[in-house]
Amino acid sequence: MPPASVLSSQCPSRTLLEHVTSKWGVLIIHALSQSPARWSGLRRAIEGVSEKMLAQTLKTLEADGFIERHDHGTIPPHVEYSLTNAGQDLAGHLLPLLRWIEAHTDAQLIDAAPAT
Amino acid sequence: MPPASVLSSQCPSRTLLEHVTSKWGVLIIHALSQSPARWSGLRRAIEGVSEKMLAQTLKTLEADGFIERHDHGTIPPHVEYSLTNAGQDLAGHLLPLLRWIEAHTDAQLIDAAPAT
DNA sequence: CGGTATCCCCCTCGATACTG
DNA sequence: CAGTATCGAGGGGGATACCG
Repeated sequence: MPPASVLSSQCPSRTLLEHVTSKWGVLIIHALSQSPARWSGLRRAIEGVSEKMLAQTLKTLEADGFIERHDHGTIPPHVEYSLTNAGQDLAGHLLPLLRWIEAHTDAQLIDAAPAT
Repeated sequence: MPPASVLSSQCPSRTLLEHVTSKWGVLIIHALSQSPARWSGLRRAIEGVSEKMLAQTLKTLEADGFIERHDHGTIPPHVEYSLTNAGQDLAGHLLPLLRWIEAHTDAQLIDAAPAT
């Protein structure tokens, strides 16, 4: 078996990559990297996400083994989401990228308006 | 001005993040991180990309300042794409993520079929 | 070789309404 | 609170044809 390569269209790693780098997937992992959170907390933290996409993306990432869903089974419902070990490992690589992009954005804006 | 945050829907960093983590954007940066490449080389290296999406994504990343287009102006045409300094900086954060995903994929497959 | 231009499908995604 | 169901618009993306 050849090693996984995202450049191969048939490689399973490509699918995983698309899940992880999906529009909301990145942000969910980012949000959960700080601490576990509940459904409503995630909706608030991730500005602009719809219920549909939040549910869909959470399920995908759970199936991929990056996220754990813990249902307390109480009424009213209390469900908590957290990163698995694999998810935390992943976040360790994803967060530096996010921080770089944010820092790069700030740098660009400052360059555009140098003197205040 | 507050610092950039990808969790804010209006923040410019969110747009940049979506360009960088777009389906083909990731792979283009990955391909160019090894060495500059020509159009046809990129098409071959990035399995499954259509001409339309290659052109579109290259333009977006060029506008974002991550990619440089160098046209030799000869006949037959010879156009080379390469990473800018910002692009290389970005790749420095993106590549570890890709390598981790590939390695994680391999590990999963081995777990699924332990003894050979 | 290195692209544009056009057509068109389909799938993602957001909005809304509803439920245990 | 934590979702599911449904619908409809938009654009991502493939195929094909053409150009300097």
